[in-house]
Amino acid sequence: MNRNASIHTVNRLPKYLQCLNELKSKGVERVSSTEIAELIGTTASQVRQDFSVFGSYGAQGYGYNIDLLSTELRQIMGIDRPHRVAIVGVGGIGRALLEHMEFEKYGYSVVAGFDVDDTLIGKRVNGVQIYSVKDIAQVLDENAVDICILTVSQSAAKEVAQHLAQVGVPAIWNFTNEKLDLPKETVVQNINFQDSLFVLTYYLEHNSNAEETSA
Amino acid sequence: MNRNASIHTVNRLPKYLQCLNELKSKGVERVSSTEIAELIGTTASQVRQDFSVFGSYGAQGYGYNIDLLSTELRQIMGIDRPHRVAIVGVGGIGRALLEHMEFEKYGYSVVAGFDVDDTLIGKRVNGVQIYSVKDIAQVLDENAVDICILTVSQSAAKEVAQHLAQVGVPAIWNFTNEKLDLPKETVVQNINFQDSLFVLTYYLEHNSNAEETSA
DNA sequence: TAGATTGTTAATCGATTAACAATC
DNA sequence: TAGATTGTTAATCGATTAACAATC
Repeated sequence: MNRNASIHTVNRLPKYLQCLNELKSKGVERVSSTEIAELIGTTASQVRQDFSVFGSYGAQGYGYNIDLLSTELRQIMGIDRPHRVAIVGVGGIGRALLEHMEFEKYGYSVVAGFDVDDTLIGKRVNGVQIYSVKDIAQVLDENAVDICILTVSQSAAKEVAQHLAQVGVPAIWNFTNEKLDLPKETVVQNINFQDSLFVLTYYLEHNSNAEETSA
Repeated sequence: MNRNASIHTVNRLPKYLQCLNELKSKGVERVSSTEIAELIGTTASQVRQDFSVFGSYGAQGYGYNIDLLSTELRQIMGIDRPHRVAIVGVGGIGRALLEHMEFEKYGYSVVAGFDVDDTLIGKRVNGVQIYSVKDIAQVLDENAVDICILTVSQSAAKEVAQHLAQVGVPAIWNFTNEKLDLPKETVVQNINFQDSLFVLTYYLEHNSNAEETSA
């Protein structure tokens, strides 16, 4: 099991977890693949197929124990372990993410921020110490992180990302609309607002929906 | 042609356009499917297959004229026409989007903002007049929009979205991590930060990349 | 036990890739 | 003309759906 979950399966994992969380908060204890499928808008067959990539978490005639399954899913996604994060670019979007995302809730500690703005460097934003981007190598050397959130300007994106990869940052969460050319060992997840808006516009103009690709 | 482009094809359209824009800014005039493929990381076959859903824009032995093709793509996506946008929720993320996205550049006019915060209502944020969410129906009735950007709190998301659909908003760009249950005629594009972070974490922990699903 | 529901194998469907005739 | 490259048809590959034996 596990060897190679398709990207489609991986993209659905967070949906499964979220749906289990909701059920749990309603006090539900068990759930069937059919119920999960209805809640996230897929088929029972696909739900079972997805889970089966990683193992067997259900029981015939019963379904899935919600606590058990959500523990397993968290483990599969790796969000049961703590992660250290730095935010590179503390402008509007960077700051909004710091405010808005409940990083601590899911075990992500934001341990440093970087910016080019002298009026920010040395200060704290949302409790996060801000350093100069010039000091990235040094700060991250003393204080390794798993993930860098890339929220710099589009013009700086490629160069900064390259630098991050070079100093050994394993994963980059890219909010710039830029395609980053990084060594293949660097894990990248892109959130591209512009592409998303254009796709929305396409479906608006062709007025037929398609309910996106997550993100 | 056109009838039914797959969601995969539609998701690639913005990539094609962006790549053409870059070539154009370098003064390049023509391009082959092979070159496009290399630039966006796919195959020449797929590029031609994608275009062929909508028509024939190239010439044998020559390739594609960049100006012509990008005009066609803009038309296909509908971004050659002006669009009217409202932003619902002017907190951190909403405000960051207003600052950061070059809406006007692509023909999107942000004509109104809505919030629950009394200290914002009646003011302007980034040049956009802010109204009370209570006045959504009235304001949008006098001033129809094509797209609402949903950047309200997660707890308000479902209800506000329902209301927007009810007053006839054709498309919602959803930045809340909530799954919106909307009538199927409402076009939705989701940007789900949490899902994206979890998928990133998955690939980080399984250290093998997959270079996302756009978004 | 009877009913429900899993995990998995097989069938179908759709998307990507390969190949090539047409032709600029 | 010879070389390049399209648009499209056919072949392959992969993902989703259906079916069902196993069993709680």
